[in-house]
Amino acid sequence: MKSAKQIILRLFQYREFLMRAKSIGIKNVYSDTLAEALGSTATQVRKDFSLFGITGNKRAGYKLDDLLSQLSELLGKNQKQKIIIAGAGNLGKALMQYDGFKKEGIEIVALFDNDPVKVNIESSPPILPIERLFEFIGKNKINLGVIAVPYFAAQQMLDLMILAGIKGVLNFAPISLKSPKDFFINDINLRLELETVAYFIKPLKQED
Amino acid sequence: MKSAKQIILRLFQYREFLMRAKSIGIKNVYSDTLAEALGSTATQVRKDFSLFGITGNKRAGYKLDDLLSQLSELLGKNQKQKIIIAGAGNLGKALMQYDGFKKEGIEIVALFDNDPVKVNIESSPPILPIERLFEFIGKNKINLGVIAVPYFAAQQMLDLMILAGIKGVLNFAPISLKSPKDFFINDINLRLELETVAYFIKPLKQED
DNA sequence: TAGATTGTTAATCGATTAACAATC
DNA sequence: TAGATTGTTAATCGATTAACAATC
Repeated sequence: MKSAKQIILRLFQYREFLMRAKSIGIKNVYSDTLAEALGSTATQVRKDFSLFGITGNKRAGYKLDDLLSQLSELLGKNQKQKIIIAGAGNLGKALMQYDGFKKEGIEIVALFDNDPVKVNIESSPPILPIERLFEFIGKNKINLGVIAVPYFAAQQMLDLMILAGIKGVLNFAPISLKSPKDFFINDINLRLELETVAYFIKPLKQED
Repeated sequence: MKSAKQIILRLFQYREFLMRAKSIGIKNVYSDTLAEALGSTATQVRKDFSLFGITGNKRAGYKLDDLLSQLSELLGKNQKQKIIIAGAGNLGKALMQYDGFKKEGIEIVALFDNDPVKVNIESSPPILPIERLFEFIGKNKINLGVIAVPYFAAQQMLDLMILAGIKGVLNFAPISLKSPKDFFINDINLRLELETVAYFIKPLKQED
C-alpha cells in the first residue's frame, strides 16, 4: 500500500543517522555519507530522496538541518504517537520498558492482558484487563497497536482492535492475520528471523 | 547470499503451518491451502517448492508428512541449534524466557552482560559477564548469536563475537554493523518497524 | 574554471504473477 | 475419462544500479 515499506524504512534510517550526526556537530552530508552509514549506495540514497522531492545542492551535498526537517515533515514525526500493547508477557514488558521509543515521540499509553495477575493499574504505563481495551481505545483515540499475545489469541485480538478503531498494528504473533484492505499490518516473527540466520550460517551441501 | 532470505523465510512459514496442520490430523495439503494460510498465492507456493526440488502429486496435492520432511531436510531443523545472547536487558530477557524457541530446537545456552548486577550464574540459562563470552563460545562451539546491547556497544560486541567464532547474528541494535563478507547479519530495528506502521496509518496529504 | 556532486533517465536485475501443458 | 492440481515457462512488475547531463 502506498509507497513501498522498504523505502519508508530507509527514510527513517536516514533520519536516525542524521540526528546522531547532528548531535556530534556535523553540518553537511553527502549522499555518499548516508550510503556509507546504512551500508547502501549513494545512488540509492539520491533515488529515494528524488522520489519524495527532497533536494540538495549540487557540489555541496545536503545541509543537515534542511534534510532533517524535510524528512521529518515527510515522516510526520513532529506529533506524538500514542500506542497500546496487547499482551503483557515478556515481549510486551520489554517493549514497555524500552526507552528508545519515548525519545522518538512514541508513547506507550497502556498494556492489556487477560491474566489478572499481570494487571497493574498503578504501573506506568498501566497494565489493564482486556475488557477495558475497547473503551480505552475509543476514549483515547488510539490508532496504533502492538500484538504481543499468543498466536491462538491474535486474530481475535486484532478483530477487537479493528472494531475499536485501531488503524494499524505491529504483530509479533507467528500467524497470518486477516484484516480489511485499508488496515496496515507489519508482521515480525522473531523465531523465524532467528531460524533464518541459523539456516544461512549452516555449512551448505550444495550451492545454488 | 545464497538463496534469497525471503524465500527461506517462507519455507519456514510453510513448515510452521504444516506442523500445526499435522497436529490437528490433516494428512494432505494443496498449494492453495498453504497460500491461504500465509496470505500468499498458490503459484508462489509451487514456485518456491520448485526452486528447491520439492514435488507433490498432480491432482492430489502434497502428502503432509512427505512435505514436512522435505522441508525439514532442507531447512536442517533436525539438529539442535545453540545460541547465545549478548545483552541481558529487557529484550534479552524476553528472548531468554520465550519458550517458543525451545520447541523448535533453538536453545539459548547463555546470556552475557557487563553489568555485574545482572550477572546470575544460577539462572537458566545463566547470565555471565562479558569477559567470559570469548572462551564460552569457543568451548561450546556456538556459531549463532543475538545482539541485544545498546547501539554504541554493538559493533564492538560483534567484533568480539566474530573473533570468537560466531558465524551469524540476529541484531537488534539500531545501527549498520560492519562485518566480513561471509558473515550473516539479520537486522531487526523494532522502533523503526513501529514507526513504519505509524507512517502508513497516517492520514495522507497526497497519494503517490 | 575544473572538479565534485546532484538529480534523473535508461538498463538491469530479481522476484512475483499469469498462463498453460502435463498428468494423476 | 473429466476435472483438478501440479510444475514450469514466459510475461510482468518493481526495485536497484549504472550512466551521465546539469550545475554549483
